[in-house]
Amino acid sequence: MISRSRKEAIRVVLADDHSILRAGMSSMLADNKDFKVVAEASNGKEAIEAVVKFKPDLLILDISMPLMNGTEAIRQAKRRCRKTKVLIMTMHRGAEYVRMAMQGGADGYILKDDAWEELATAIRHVLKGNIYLSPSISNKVVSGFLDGSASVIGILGKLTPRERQTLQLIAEGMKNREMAEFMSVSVKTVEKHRSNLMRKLDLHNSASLTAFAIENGVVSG
Amino acid sequence: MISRSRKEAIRVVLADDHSILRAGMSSMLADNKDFKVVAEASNGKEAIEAVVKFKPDLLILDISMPLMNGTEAIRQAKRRCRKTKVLIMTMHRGAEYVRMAMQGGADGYILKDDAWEELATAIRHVLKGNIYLSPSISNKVVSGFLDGSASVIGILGKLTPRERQTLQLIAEGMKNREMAEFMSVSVKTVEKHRSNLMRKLDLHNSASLTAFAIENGVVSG
DNA sequence: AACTGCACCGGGGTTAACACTGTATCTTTT
DNA sequence: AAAAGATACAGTGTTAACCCCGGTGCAGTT
Repeated sequence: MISRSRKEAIRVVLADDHSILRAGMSSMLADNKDFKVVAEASNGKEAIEAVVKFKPDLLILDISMPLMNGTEAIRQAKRRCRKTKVLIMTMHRGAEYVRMAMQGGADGYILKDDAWEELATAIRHVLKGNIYLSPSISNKVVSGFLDGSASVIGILGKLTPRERQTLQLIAEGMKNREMAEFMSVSVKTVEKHRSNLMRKLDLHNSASLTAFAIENGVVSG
Repeated sequence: MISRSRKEAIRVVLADDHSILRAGMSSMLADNKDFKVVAEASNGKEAIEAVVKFKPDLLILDISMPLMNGTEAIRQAKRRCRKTKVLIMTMHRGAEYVRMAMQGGADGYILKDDAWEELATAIRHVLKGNIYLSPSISNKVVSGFLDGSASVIGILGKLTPRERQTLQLIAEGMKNREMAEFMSVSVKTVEKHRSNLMRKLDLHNSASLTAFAIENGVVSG
């Protein structure tokens, strides 16, 4: 199915919060000797840790995950290991998702309801260094990248990485102390991020922040 | 993994709009000789057609699919082939989804981020004729079915009118004092409602309450 | 080199949220 | 009539959220 010249198997990290999907994909990839799944991850944080540890050839990543959303995970992965290709595999076909992913540095973007062969095609392309977008994604979306390159990243782009992370964790129900521990900073710093978030978004309590996060796809909802 | 006494393989229809997930699950189920995937479906309509045609022992079904919603698909499947057990496998953990599925006649309900073993356990239970709900689903939700059996309005039905109102106002970003003024009661009373809400829903901050409210349609989102 | 902007971190103090206990009235259920 | 639950309110105390302030380090400007 995927013919390659090199002898070594393609080392893959598989990141998706749906455990059953990971199990299935691992099973299928294992059938093909070209691949070796070196690690699985159920959230963005685990995914980054796996990338740092294993320096894989390919990271297959969903963008809606807890603890660290995909957009941030793409950025981190690309920064920590330049050679790792990032292929987004998600249910979201919306323009916003595609744009955020590609701007984050993804090498490919396919949909979970694409056929298995589509995944194979995408993998082939991104490993060769090309950018690949699933044909299932409307042409409107694709052309949007070409000309509208300098377009607005949305209000989320106004936030710093730390602020986006804080927003996500708040929406997932974490308290400041829990976030502080998770992010390895003091509670005071978390409070600062929270405060900046509220000022930038003109929202003034965590309930509103949570609603905003869900509406804007920072958390899966 | 799944030991059975009967000789014939368990005939399965797999319905999910994510093609890649189907491919993976088929691969895994194929590794186990107890199973035979007789048909796949990418929406509710196809799923029903497959059930009618193959009369399978088991239908594994996602409830969020295009063309026909899951609730209707469950009803149809149960009506067209009584012996077919219906196992819901979905990403939605919201109480409303679980309730609709079970009221539609589903035999089991698990989450996609459950482990593969959870799927195996669920299959074993439903084939024996039992109802199975994933432990990942909050106990609050589960108990809602057991005692509220006859007129289960879902977990929201467990809340009093005042509590539902309070929940909505919280999710809309109101503070206790604002709610008190709006509802023409004291702040203390609002705090009481809030406290009762958190106890009943097993949530302990307004961010979580807001996420719950949006998930369960208390606010438009 | 000095300046500017920004992300990130943190302290002190105020306000609000949250937990627990108790009281009282009213309605519904049994 | 008794039991149970919804609603309303109060006191006390702890914890977390929120607001205003300053400091560090790093980038790009001038």
